Amino acid sequence: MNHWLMKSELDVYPYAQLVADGQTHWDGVRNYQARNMMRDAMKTGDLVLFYHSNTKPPHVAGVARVVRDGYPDFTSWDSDGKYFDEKSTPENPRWFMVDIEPLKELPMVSLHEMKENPNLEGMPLLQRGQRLSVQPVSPEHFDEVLRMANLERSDVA
DNA sequence: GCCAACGTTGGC
DNA sequence: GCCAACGTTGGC
Repeated sequence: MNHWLMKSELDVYPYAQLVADGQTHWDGVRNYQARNMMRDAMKTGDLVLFYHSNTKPPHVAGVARVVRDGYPDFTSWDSDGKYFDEKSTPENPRWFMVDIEPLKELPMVSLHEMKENPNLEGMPLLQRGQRLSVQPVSPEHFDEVLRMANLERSDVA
């Protein structure tokens, strides 16, 4: 099983909205590295740290689970939608997404706290200049973030 | 294939 | 609002 971190702007799609929706497709990602991870590496059952960006403080807000492997992001075909890409077609899709469901809301784990924690050294989120909206997380770092929320793996999955 | 211009991300 | 980082675009 792999572990991931997905960013969402708090005022665009907060964790509470995922809870309200029950599950969602992670559409609109238009970055090739993030696409490749969703298309090739993210699998049903993988665990996801759900991160709120563009808020004070930025923080991990919950744990989610992948419930559908990567498949074409159909919003890229909608010429009226904001995610339209004329170079993406059903025959030759350019963009991919996964479906996720909420598992457990966490007490806020702030970016600042994470930067202060030596056990998270090397985590991609904490690297200078990183801006990928989908990132891999090692199992050790995943567990450490849970620990910072006073939880352990058996509490979430 | 290079690289300057430009746009976006996202913390601060 | 600023700006560093970095991805994309397009002329050459």
